[in-house]
Amino acid sequence: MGEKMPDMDTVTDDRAQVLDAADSLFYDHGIQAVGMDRIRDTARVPLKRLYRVFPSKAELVEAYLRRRDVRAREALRAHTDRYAVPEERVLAVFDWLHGWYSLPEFRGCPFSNAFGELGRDSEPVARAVRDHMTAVRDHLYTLAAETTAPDPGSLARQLHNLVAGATMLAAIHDTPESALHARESARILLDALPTRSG
Amino acid sequence: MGEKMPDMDTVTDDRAQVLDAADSLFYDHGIQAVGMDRIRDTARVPLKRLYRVFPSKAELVEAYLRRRDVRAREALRAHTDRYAVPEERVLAVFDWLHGWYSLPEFRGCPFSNAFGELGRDSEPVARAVRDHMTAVRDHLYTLAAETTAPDPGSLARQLHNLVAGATMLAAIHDTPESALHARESARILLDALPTRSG
DNA sequence: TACACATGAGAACGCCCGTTCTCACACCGC
DNA sequence: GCGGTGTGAGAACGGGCGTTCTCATGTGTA
Repeated sequence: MGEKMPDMDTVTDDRAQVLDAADSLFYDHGIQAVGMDRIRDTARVPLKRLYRVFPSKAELVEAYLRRRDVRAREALRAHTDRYAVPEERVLAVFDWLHGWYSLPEFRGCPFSNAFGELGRDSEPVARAVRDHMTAVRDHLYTLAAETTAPDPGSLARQLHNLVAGATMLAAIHDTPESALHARESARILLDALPTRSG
Repeated sequence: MGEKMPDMDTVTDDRAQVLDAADSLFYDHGIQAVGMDRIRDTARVPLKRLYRVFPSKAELVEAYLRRRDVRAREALRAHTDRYAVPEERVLAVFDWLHGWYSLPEFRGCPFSNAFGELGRDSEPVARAVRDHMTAVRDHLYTLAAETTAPDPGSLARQLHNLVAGATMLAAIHDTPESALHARESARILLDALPTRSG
C-alpha cells in the first residue's frame, strides 16, 4: 500500500534528461569513454535516480541507439519527402548526408561507431545496429521502387553501400565531400535505369 | 661495456611472435577487450620481454595496424595484378573483397573497427587509419587511371565509397553479398565511361 | 664453490568504472 | 513534535587492466 509511486511525469522527464545527456556524450566521445558519473553530472540527476530509470548502462546504450534510429530516419524521410520526382527523391538522400557530414558535431555514424566498440560482446547492441541498417535499407527500397528500376531491391542495396561508405569515409577524413561522390555515383546508377517509356 | 645486447634474431623473433598474437586477438575480439596478459599468454612470451619489444600497448596497436595495412594492400595488389584489362582490374577489387568477406575469420575492416574504438582519443590510431584509407584510395586511383575515365580521381573516390560501404555492411550483416552489389555498381560506373575509341 | 647478472613467472600497484551502499536530511501524516 | 520513508551526495566495493616490481632461479666464469 505504502507503495511510493514516483510521479509519472517526473520519471519521463528524468528519462529524457538522462537520454539527452547520454546521447551527446556517447556520440561525441564514444560509449566506453563515457562513465555513468559523467552522465550523472551532465544530466544533473543523482546516480540513484539514473539507475532507477535505466537499470544498467547497457540499457541506456540501447535506448540511445533506438532513439537515434528513430530520429535519423524521421529526419531523412522528412528531407526526401520534400521532393516528388523519384530520381530527385533518391538524390535527396545524398544531399541530406552532405548536410549531416557538414555539421560541426558530426562524428560518423553512431551505429557503426557503436558496432565497432561493442558489437562483438553485446548482442543487444549488434541487434540495434542491424535493425537500423535494415530500416534504412527499407527506406531506400521504397525510394528505389518508385523509379523504373527492374530490381528495386538490388538498387536499394547498391544505394545503401554508397550511403554506408560515404558516412565511413566522411568520418575518417573529416570532410563531407564523400557525399558528393556518392551522389554522383547514384546519379549514374539512376541514369543507367531503363527509361520510363521503354 | 658489460652492455647486455640481446640477440638480434631473438628480438625480431619476439616481435613477430607478439605481433602475430596481437594481430589475431585484436582483430578477433577488439583492441580494448584484449589485455596484455592475454597477448602474453598467446605469444608465450614473458611480460618483461613483451614490454622490451613494445614499450606500451599503444605502440603495439600501431604496429598491428601498420602491418595490417601493408599486408592488405599487398594482397589486394596481388589479386588485381592477375588481370590485364583495366575494367577487369577494377572489378577484381570486388572479387577480392567477396573472398575476404567469405572467410570465417572475417570481422569487418580492422581499420574502421580500430577507428570506432580508439580513433577519438588516439591520434596515432586515427593517423594510421587515415593513412591506410589514403593508400587504398591511391591504389584505386592507379586502377582508375588505366581506364578511359576523364577524371580518375573522382572515379577512384566513388570506387572507394563502394569498397568502404560494402565492407561495413558485410561486417554488420555478416554476409559477403554486399561485395556483389558493390561490384554491380562498379560495373555500371565503368559502363558509363566514354568509349576508348571516342 | 662463489659471484654477477639477466631472466621468468607472477604478484603488486594505480587507476578507472559500473554498481551498490551509507548516512544525514527533508518531508509526510498524526 | 515525531517516527517513518524516500532522497541526494558521495563513499565504497569489486573487477579489470596497463605497467612495474619482487625474487627465486639459471648460467657463465674464475
